[in-house]
Amino acid sequence: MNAAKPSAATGPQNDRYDPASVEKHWQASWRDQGLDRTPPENSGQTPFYALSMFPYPSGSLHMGHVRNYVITDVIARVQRMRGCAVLHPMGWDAFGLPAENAAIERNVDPGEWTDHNIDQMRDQLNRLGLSIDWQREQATCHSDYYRWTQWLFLELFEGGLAYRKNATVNWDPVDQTVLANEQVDADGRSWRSGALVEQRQLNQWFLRITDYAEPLLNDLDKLNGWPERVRTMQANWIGRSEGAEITFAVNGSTDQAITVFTTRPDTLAGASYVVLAPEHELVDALTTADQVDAVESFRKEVGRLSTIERTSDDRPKRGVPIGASVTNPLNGESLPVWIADYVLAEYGTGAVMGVPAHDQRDIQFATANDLPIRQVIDAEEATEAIAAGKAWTETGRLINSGDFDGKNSNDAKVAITRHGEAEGWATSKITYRLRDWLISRQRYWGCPIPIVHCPDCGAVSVPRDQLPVELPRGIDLLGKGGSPLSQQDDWVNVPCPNCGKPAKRETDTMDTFMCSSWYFLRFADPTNAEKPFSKEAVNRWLPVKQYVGGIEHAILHLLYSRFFTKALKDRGLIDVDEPFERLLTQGMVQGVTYRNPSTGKYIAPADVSDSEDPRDPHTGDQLEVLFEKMSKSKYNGVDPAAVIDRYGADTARMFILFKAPPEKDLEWDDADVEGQFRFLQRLWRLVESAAKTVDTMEPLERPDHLCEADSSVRRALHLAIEAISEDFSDEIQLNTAISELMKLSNAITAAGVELSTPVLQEALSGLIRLLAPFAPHLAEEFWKRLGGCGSVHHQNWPIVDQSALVQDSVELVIQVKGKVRGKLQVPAKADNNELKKLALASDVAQKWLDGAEPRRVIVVPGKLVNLVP
RNA sequence: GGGAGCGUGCCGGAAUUGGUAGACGGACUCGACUCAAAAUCGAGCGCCUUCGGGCAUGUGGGUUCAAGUCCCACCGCUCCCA
Repeated sequence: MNAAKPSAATGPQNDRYDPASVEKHWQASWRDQGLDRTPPENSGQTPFYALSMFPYPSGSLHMGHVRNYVITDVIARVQRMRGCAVLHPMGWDAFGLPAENAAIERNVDPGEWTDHNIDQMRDQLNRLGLSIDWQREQATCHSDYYRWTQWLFLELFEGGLAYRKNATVNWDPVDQTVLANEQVDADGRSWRSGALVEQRQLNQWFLRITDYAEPLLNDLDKLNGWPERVRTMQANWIGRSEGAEITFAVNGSTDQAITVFTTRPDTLAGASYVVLAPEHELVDALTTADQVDAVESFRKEVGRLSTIERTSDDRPKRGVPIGASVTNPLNGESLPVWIADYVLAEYGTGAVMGVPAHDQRDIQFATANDLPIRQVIDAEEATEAIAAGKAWTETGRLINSGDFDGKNSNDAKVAITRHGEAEGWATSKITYRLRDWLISRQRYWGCPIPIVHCPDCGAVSVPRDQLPVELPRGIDLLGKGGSPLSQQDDWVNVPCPNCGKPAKRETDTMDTFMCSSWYFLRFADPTNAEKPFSKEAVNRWLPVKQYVGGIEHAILHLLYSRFFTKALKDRGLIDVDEPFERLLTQGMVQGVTYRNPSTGKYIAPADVSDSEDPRDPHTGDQLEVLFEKMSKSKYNGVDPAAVIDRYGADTARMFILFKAPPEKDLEWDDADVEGQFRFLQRLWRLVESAAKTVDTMEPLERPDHLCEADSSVRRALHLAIEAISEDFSDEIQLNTAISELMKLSNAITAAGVELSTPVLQEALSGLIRLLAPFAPHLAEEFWKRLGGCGSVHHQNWPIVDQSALVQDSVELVIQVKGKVRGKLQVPAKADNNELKKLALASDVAQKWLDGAEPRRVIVVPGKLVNLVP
């Protein structure tokens, strides 16, 4: 290794730990050495791709970011020391509304605003000592990135996976744009603005993610390195359901029919009506003259409701008959046709059969509208339940179903579907809850959709060599009245790439989740000027070995990225079919909040005079003390920069890793930060005093015979190596890894002056290398002070010496009837028989057995003996 | 309503295939050093106790020589889907 040999940050005479000077010194030195570059392809090392979910460049780093990037950084650093070629990049999810809103409110250029924020956040990130290869940095709002987002859009478009259609879509009235289904939460609110989403009919671009419903669902089984929780959430979201489509002929018509989807074809004989979504295309054709007014006014009413309101369980189900009737193909009965709010055009076929006895919504609807309820599935308690207004939705034995009576539900599902298939009125069918992904946004600060609309040729791709379609800069943004791009005449009006006639550019921009659905591929080949990435580069690095980010993307980003990966594989662009091998979803960082339970108001900690007995300074009420996600409105944010200023990045890193396991929520506590700082100071003093005798990090020859202090410290060292290595192999447990570092440091300190120099040297060399991924600056400083050559971050991860773990004697636990009654030092090599003898001869055994022979003796080798009288 | 997860000292959290419950840290108490404080160092720190021990991992059962860990029922909390 030919690295420069910088000297330690401070002289040996300086005995105070000053994180600021240590960290500044080493960050500059590492930058000069290019320490964090990704190794070249011919390095011969195993590739390891460590990735954090890239941030939106808001301009200020918060604790959640710190936690995310520190976790990934520690993993990256350990893998480097283990000899892997590590790719650890960073970028910016840089399109989005905050920039546009800043532009509207303060009349700044969104691009400049964003670039300024990126610079600011990059500086803040660098203060954390993250080993990021900045040469691969990407920002999705820069045209050398988004030209490839456009390129990939065209791939999808030309592959039939992007299309435009008129549909009922979610409209966010605050952000003035449409949203995808995934971006509306369970309460019908926008994921971003929190506004109640409205329904609008608009012509919009969609991606055919539903084509991939099956592989997206099935391949979840392959993702063993993902939390079960995330896999379940995705499976629920995809929502596969197996059933049948059943066609009901319209009475009095020879060619009209209504097709419904049902998961319960076994209940077909129990249908007492058929419901269409109010928006269903057959409604106009089938409504009889006397019902037209009622149908129209009902439709208007429903139009004002959100999907959530329409389908919510605790609302009365409403509807009107449209006058038509259909025939139940199973038993020939005539059934009325209704429209109802609880049936949605977008789901299934937009029509359902109403089987009140066996569907909870149907029974509510039937009761409200006086429709017949007929039980066709029998089971114990079914009849009573139905009589009480509760549908029987479990399986059972069929009744009132003609030839199918007596069959159980599962057999009847198959039998009735087969029968219907033979007669031409049923098809077995699988449907999904997943909808196509709506990617149009009526906003300016996003990636332009590279399409030109020509009156003759329709939607035409912008030719690849004309990419990027650049966002026009320096335009006036008003934030109201449609897409800003549509008002830029000189930008909008272009000749058709196909026929040359006057045409217009698409003025919607893409959902920012498009930009983030492939950034992990670009990092593998960040400067490719010919295409988004080469297959070879992607094959080398992907899938991402360890992905780290927040649980809030369990569906959104993680599902979209999986879809992109699969679609690009099918287009022959890459060979991987899953982007992220292992996923760690880190918990929130919470701060302490003081809330007045009677007013519900939050009180700033600065206004609470006594934290032991917190009181509202205005009312004197006793305050609730809670830990909640850090936010301005709750006055509980902690600024990472302030923590680094005061304690240094190493303390911040160690604290955040030690305080809670990575996937759990973390309660920020200043006293604990202080405690972590004290630990690093103790290490400083330990190294300081060791530096008097240790002047090299090259191994020294150990004496043949080690004193007791020596062997106990060697044992502590190798136990720590074993435990910390273990913490990185299966489940990642960084909090316990740090507690092992503390134990090791305690053991070395306790042994003190009795330690021989070779063992002290070995222990410190090991300790510093184990510390390096967690507190990289301090470890480097220690390494240098104790005479280490090169960077500690280029050293090998320590290896366990099994012989150091061997002990002459071990403590044997003696149990009587499963209860611990005493302990005994025994030779480590004693076999089971000897252990039994030693235990029986012990004072403890004498006392508790009272001289009697135990009925049974259980020996756990090297651990315990249980005597059962 | 369905599914997933969780429940351990004052607090954050540890505990291999079932094998010493409470590692490590914080808070707290006492002591040393100091005129004093901070820092540092040392000791203590689940509950009860007649000092033998007894009871303790949400509650109640069960399996086992042995249960925080496995099984059953229940209670509470969190998340996702309806």
